[in-house]
Amino acid sequence: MPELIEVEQYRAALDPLCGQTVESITFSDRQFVRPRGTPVEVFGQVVGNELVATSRRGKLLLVHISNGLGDAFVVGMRFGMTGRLLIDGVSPIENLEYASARNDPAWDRAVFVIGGKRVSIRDQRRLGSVELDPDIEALGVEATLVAADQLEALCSGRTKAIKALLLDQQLLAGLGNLLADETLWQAEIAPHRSAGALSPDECKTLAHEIQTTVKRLSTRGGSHTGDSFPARRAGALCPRCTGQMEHRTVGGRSTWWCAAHQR
DNA sequence: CCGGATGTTCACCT
DNA sequence: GAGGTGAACATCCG
Repeated sequence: MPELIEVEQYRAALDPLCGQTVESITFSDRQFVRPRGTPVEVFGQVVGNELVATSRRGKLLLVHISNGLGDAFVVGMRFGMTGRLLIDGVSPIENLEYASARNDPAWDRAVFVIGGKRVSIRDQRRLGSVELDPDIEALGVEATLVAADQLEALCSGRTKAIKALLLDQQLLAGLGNLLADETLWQAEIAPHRSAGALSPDECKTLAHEIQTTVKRLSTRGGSHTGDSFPARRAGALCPRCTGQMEHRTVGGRSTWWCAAHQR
């Protein structure tokens, strides 16, 4: 499920645990610790300290931990394609889109006990990860905050497809495949257009649609609640203009758009 | 059996 | 360096 909307819900669910002590951190899957090759033992130094804050950058959930004596740690959580955050076995997100109908506790790849609560990352496909002190600066502009002139600067001089740019976390952090398609659909821009070919007006529209789309879908409950989402299937017609929906890989991801109104 | 799935990373080209 | 492609990761679903 996780694009920035879902990760923000996870963050909000975790936030009430601020002030509590991190009592243990365990992994059922060593590979869940990143970067690859990092020993699980590095998390030993974190245990016994206090969760002081939660934050988020794009799809990266950040858990700030301190012992009040100058030692500060940041634990980064990534949720991959099917990762969910559960607190005492309950997820803030119940509506699973692509995850299995099953909900197997064996998929808890990482488990944190914080203030007596069991916080786990339940991830069927194991594409999520946990990283101590992740490089936050490697991520681009937070998508929910991108201004028109910032987006214009990102697009300027780039030949890659605008959708590929929207998905490039080093440039713009937070949008995933569904949000990128929905945003372009709302902005009436074709996903395969070269980013550098967008006019200043189009950049302005797109930046605006990023903001409004994220807000609207957050209210509705997830990245899969976009107006164009039901049309992500073969033979579908555009819900806005009844044009034919097109399907192709753009930026390495499955992409759907309306051939009639997205130009 | 095969293809595809809200993600990231890496190798390998051009 | 920019950008594209494909594979890999691991698992389930249609």
